[in-house]
Amino acid sequence: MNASTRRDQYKRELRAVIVDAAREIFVRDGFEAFSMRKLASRVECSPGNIYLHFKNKEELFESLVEESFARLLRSLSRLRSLGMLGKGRTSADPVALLRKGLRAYVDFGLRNPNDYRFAFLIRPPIVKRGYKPHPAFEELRFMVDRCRAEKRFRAVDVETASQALWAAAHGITSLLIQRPAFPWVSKREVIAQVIDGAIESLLTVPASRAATGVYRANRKRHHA
Amino acid sequence: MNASTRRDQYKRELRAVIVDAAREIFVRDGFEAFSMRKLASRVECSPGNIYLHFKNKEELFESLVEESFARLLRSLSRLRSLGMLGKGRTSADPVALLRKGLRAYVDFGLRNPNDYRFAFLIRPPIVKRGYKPHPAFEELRFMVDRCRAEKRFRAVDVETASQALWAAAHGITSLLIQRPAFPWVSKREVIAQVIDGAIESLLTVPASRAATGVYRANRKRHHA
Amino acid sequence: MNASTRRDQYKRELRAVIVDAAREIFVRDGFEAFSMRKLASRVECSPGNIYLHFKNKEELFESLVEESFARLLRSLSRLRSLGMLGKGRTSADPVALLRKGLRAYVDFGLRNPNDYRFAFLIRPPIVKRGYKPHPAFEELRFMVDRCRAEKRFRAVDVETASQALWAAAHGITSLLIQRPAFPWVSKREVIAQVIDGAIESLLTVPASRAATGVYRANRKRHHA
Amino acid sequence: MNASTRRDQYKRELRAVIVDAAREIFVRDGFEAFSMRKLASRVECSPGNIYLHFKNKEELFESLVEESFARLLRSLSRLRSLGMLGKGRTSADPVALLRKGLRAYVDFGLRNPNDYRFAFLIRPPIVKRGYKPHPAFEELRFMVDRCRAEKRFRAVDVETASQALWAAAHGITSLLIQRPAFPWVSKREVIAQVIDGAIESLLTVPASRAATGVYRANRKRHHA
DNA sequence: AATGAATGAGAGTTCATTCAT
DNA sequence: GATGAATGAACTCTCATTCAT
Repeated sequence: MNASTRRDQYKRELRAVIVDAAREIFVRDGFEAFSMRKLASRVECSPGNIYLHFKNKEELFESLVEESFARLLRSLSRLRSLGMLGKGRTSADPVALLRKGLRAYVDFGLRNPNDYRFAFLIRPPIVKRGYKPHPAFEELRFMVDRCRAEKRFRAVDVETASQALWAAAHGITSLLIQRPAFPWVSKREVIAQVIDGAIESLLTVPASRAATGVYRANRKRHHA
Repeated sequence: MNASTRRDQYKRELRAVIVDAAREIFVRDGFEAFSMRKLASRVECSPGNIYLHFKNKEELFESLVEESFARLLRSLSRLRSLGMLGKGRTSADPVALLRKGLRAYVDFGLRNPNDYRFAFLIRPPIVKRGYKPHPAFEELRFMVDRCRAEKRFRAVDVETASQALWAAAHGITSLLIQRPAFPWVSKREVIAQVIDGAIESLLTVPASRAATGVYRANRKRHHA
Repeated sequence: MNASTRRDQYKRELRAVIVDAAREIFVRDGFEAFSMRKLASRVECSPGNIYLHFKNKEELFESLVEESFARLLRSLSRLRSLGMLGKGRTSADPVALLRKGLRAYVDFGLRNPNDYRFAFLIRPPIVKRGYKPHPAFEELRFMVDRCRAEKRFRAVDVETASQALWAAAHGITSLLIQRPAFPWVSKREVIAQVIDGAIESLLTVPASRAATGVYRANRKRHHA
Repeated sequence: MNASTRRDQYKRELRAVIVDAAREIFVRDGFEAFSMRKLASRVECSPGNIYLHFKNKEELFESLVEESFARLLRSLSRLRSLGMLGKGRTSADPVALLRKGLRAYVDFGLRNPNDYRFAFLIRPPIVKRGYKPHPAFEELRFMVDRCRAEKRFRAVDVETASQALWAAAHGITSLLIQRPAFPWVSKREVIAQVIDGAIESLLTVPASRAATGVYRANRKRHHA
């Protein structure tokens, strides 16, 4: 029993090592250069060994995608709990929280571009029946719903608003990741404009007329 | 003369066949899994034959990208000329024109998803020095600038605004293309929300308080 | 342990088979016309299998070159140790030893034409910085130096003399190997003439006037 | 008739252009990189056109070999006529003439390394029955014979001596061409040593005791 | 459980050569 | 006579995967 447990533990560890190495290879060599052989030699195990943990390359890849999604979710969940526990006034403000959430989303992408690539950019997901939004999206919808519930948002369809917000956030995130050579004015500026713009049109009282958040404040400083 | 012309004609035709097949395979399999051999056997010619038309895989791909960009540009240019000639009041309104432009952008992507894929999704562009925004982007900036010049936009940095608008439009376009299985509320609704939202925050007089354009009207009709 | 040993043994054997076949093909077809596929099909294994033993064609070739050089060196080293241990009067005579050395060089080439081809004929070596003479050449220089030290050679530059002697020996060796159809008078005669001639001009007391060594004696016997 | 002659002339010219280009490609890109296609595009004609002048690559190559041999012969023949016409005392001396001949041989190789490569190094000649020495070799034998006839050489077998002299000359020529990175003391020195050494042992009166030629004089200057 | 040899397929690319035009 | 499109075979090399050990 004990022995078997220990073995299981080892196996789990090895799996983690493999996954990490796979990710690294993707990062270093680019997705095209990834190969099971390179992976094996990086982990210093036999090619066959990989196949004891993953049925094939496909499955390994999907596992990386899932992990990346999980990390995104974890990153956003921290925000939510923050908001729910009401630590500090700002966080308690549902709009501010939403803004923070979207900002966290973009930041996650910029700080973990490879996770974001795995999750959204590398390969279109295999279309399957009964496709449900990812929990991370539900996170977002939840925030939007609170804004609406607290009358901070106009009478807007929560689902539509959530999807639009996600689209905007995804747009700037993916472009910043995939087109780093584009002459971006200022990443911060553009991100702020995208997020604030998307939120503003949903507000009962337009935020652009009042001072709202860090971003807008910054922007004012720069361009007023 | 005649013979050579016929031969040239044939060559051009073959090239077109190759290009079409290549497009399909690239979209279906992605850049890596695309192979010159697959292409050849699809076109029912020898692998070497392809190389009489394109130096190599890279060049073939880039040629497709350029072609797709050119189509996007052509599609948007039609809009611009419309606006400049001032045909009708609606088009003369720079904000309405901008809205139309962004809508045209998204529509182009949805109607020509493969072109959009080549232009933006299949492979991140090779980073090169002296990277300049594509003329299609300048089209957008031009429209934004007109809004600002005619005091329809707040004193906002034109470049920042343009980049943010592009990001929003790209976000919804790419998601709709790449995640068709996502339970979108309504493509039209979401597109409208994304575009109008992005524009609204830039306006001198917030559009959300007034009836503005076709989009919003539509939205009202659906969800009011 | 046993199993692994057996596997290793098998691998070594396969490598040897590959090496042998490669040698034959390189000699027969030349470097360019040699192909990994030909080699694989000759050895009756998959092309990929070759790559488990050698990184690529270049490395395989270089490995053969080195092996051939090593054999040449081993062959000549035997001579040297003979001379140094002073077994018998003849060997102690530095000029006789040198003659023997050059003869051994030529003989090696004629007896192992493939080795000689790999070492010198199939492909000019890749030019690299810090190129140093091969130990086999230093063997030769050492012998020449002894002749000079024991005043058997005129006050001649040892390096120049060594290089000239090598050139002469290489000349006859390579011609005999590569032009077997040439109407050679007598291989032995020509070899003797080349070597003795090259040595003689370096001697303090010209050998051609006195009876000198085995070679000349041999020659006399044949043609007097 | 006239027209046909003109056409023939043109054809001959084109052939020459092809041959020259082929040689150049070999020089520039190395033998391995030579290809009929590159040749055609260099000459700015169609691939098929080459085949109107040469049956195939093989034949083209052989033609280059022959041309190189012809050039070598022409180069040496100049020497011979010089000697026979007895222009000046030095040339009339058969030994001096032979020395000059061998030197000319080596010089030709060093000045036209590609010709020498084609003639002797690139590919061993196809062995055929009734192989006869090349006229260039007969040139050499003729010179040696004169030395013997005029009692300047000991009673030596002319054929053997000629072959040995050729071997020595070829040895230094080929090594200097193919191993340019070898730390040669001084090309001139080594060449002189090889040639003079090979000749000296054949002389009735040993040359090493007397001042003989330019080479030896040079050598003395350097190393006395 | 783990190895690593082995395979068969396939990649991109280039080639000598042919042949309808 | 000359073109250039076309082919089919060849190249080096890498891959995902399997399987006897």
